[in-house]
Amino acid sequence: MVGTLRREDVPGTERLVGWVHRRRDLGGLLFVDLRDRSGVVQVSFGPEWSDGESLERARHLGSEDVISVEGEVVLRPEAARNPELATGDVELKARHLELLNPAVTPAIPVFRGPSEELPSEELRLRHRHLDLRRSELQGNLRLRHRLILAVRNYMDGLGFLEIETPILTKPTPEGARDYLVPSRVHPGEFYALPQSPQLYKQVLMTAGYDRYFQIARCFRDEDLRADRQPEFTQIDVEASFIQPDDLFGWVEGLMSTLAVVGEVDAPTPFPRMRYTEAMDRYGSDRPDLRWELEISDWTGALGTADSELLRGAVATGGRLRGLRLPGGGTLSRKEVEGLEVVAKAAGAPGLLWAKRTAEGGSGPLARWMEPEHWSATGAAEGDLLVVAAGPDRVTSPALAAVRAAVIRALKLPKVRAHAWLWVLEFPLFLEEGGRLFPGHHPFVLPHPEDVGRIEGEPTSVRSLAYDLVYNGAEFGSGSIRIHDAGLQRRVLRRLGMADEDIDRKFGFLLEALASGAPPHGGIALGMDRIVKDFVGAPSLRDVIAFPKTTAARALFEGAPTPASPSDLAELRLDVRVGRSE
RNA sequence: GGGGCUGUAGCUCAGCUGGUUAGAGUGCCGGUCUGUCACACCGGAGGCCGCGGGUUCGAGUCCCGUCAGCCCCGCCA
Repeated sequence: MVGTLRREDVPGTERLVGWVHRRRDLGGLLFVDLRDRSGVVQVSFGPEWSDGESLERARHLGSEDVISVEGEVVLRPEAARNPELATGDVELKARHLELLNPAVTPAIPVFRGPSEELPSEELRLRHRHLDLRRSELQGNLRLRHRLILAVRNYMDGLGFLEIETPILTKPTPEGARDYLVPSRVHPGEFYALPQSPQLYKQVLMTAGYDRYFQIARCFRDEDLRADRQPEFTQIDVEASFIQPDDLFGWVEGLMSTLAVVGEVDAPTPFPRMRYTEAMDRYGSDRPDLRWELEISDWTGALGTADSELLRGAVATGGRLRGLRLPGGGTLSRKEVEGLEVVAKAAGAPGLLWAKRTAEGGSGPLARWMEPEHWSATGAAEGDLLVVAAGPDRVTSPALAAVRAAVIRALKLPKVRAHAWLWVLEFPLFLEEGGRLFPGHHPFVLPHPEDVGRIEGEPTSVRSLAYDLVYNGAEFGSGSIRIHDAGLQRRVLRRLGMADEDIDRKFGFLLEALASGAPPHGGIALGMDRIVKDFVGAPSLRDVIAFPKTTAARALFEGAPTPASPSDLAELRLDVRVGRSE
């Protein structure tokens, strides 16, 4: 291939095919950079070694023309070598050129010079065939391929079977919105695309396939983010007769295998932290431990301050928590107020702050700060304190957002480049508006010590659910599952479902559990995010060949589109648009 | 559903407190050039200023709406 030519190939005759990357016409001499997915090599044309017709054709080559050139591989003159190019010592002296397929002038350039901006995201997606020709994206997709291959080899080595599960499946009763697919055979009835193979893999466990995995496509009809696509790929894993430690060992082994491929560090075992501790120290269930900065609890330290706001927050059951930022005094008032904006955007009513200065202190909080308050927080001269007052459910997200912002603003040094973490014991239930929701999903096994509190104190029940976190991103989420039909029913009832609903929606699962389901558990790892973070891409769109926009459109092929009247008639569907109900 | 940013030549962008003929780089077309590699140099073509409405003597610029892309909140069991 063109990118693999080296001085060892001199002398030799080659016929190379590829795309015209760039052309430099010096008059008598003419150079073409020929590109394929292996790289670029320089092809030279000149009257002494190129036939006349080929030379004339070469003069009119345009970017992205597909050509075939045949000639001698030669060492370039000493002064004309290009150390920036892997093939820079050699070139192909073209005897003959064939134009295999001329290309129209590309709508977006494939070649990009140093310091040239990428075309807009919209155009890159619209002309995806051109964008995908760039070496960055080709490199990303090549790494993705190698990671998937490594997953399959590793899981196979542990005795896991890859088993495919349906894409046309049953709507999920809770959770994300489903993509629905109408049934022609059963008018008015719909399949759903799977949000994950969750129930199928549990059924596979009951069927005795005690080690299952799948590179599984999943679909969720929810609004998108840079790290969320409506269809995405999970490494789905489930195994029987296991404890969390078994799974952690396998996943740590898998991740260090992938890390070698992706050239990142993944020293095992990964540290572990309980959910409550993560929320307490970092305000997040997926803390980014590349930085050490932690949240402090100053309820005792500042609760005595003569401030109505502070005392009020404590009196109503809240806490005073904040961050001590050594050297944060260098931030301007405007920058600190920017942190307050961040806190408000994350849902906090406000953010108090004080700088400790030689004269005492400055900032809205400073007037309440007596010497004992300063010392109780450990603030030294030049430090900045930011404090959020209120219930943890409000202050945690705010302080997590402020922590991230302040790390950026102060350019705090990383203490490690790759931070892996298991977060354990997620709550089984979350409460919102007086209603209970599953913390993870309704099939998670309650912590054995907490089962007795399911009815009485549901929000205090821990679960055997765990997340794998890398650099503050959720890489995977899993749990030990309920294998007892009675306990499963108990949990579903506690979530507010009536028995007939349970039987209708989950009857097949309960029946399977009751028919000899082994204890089992598993995890689902986000393949796209793994690739994204390993290559350092800013968006999932850079590691998916044909991604959707934030509005879930496919710009290249133009999906979705209205269905034709005949299709709708066959499906017996009526469409009403432009009417909001 | 909400908030923010962006939309000007094929592409990347500039365009001031509203002012008369909308610019640059690159790409494209033509020309010169035998060692270039973001080749260089000379010349040329290329514009629904996203779309619709409004304010104004006058709108790329201000206002309202709308569409598209991106980022965030909600949402994502």
